[in-house]
Amino acid sequence: MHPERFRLKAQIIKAMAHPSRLMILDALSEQEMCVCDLQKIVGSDLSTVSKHLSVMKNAGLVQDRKVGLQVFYRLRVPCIMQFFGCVEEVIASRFVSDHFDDALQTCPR
Amino acid sequence: MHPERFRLKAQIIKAMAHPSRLMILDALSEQEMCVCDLQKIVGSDLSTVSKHLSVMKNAGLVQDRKVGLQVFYRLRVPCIMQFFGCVEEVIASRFVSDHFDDALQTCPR
DNA sequence: TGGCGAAATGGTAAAATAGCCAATAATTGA
DNA sequence: TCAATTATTGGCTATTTTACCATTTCGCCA
Repeated sequence: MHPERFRLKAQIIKAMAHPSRLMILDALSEQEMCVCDLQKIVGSDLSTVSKHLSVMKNAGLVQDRKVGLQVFYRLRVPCIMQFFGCVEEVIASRFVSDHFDDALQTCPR
Repeated sequence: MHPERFRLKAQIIKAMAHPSRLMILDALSEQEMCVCDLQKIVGSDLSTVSKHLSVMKNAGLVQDRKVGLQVFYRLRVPCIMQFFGCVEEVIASRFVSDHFDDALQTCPR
């Protein structure tokens, strides 16, 4: 695969790799929301939330729509939510068997 | 959802959010590989590759196994590879219709 | 048309990340 | 047991990211 492709993919993944941004994506998976709604959920400064949204929009994760004074954001590609299930699987597997092989060798009860 | 949960998920996602690390995951999806193999693929210093692997191991993405002098790494949770398909979808959708609504309004040819 | 509210942008300081080199471990084999 | 090989760790610097505050922009309506 072309190196530039990896750079592109990393950019998109990086755009989700932040607790607040995951919180935002999670909220948007339920319904479209304005920046002010999202600010209440995330709890940081409005400008901070706006910048998070800008990064995600730039990456192609979300889409916006202006209505009067407000800007409403929504998810652009639904499949990213399925992915989070896989992330849960990673978390689960960490608890189940950290260093499984090692454990078998040193603790074979 | 609990804030700590978002932090955990972000840690895992962040562990993939780098071109070299994606390159590594891609290679490991084919087969188990030692650090020296991965270094040839990635092209940076061996210590750099080792640190990338350490981050991903810590996140639960990969698992290692020592054989003599070499350490072999492999994927721990296969589902992350499916996700990359979704990332491709994001990339594709960016080319198809960036700011689709705006485009309709300002450039209706 | 002046002021108000929502959002974006600029500026900046603090924190996190990345990458290289050097040094250290660990293991093999001569 | 010493030298060679593979990997990890420490130290350091440069870069990137984050978050806040202040400022600006944009649209609404009194």
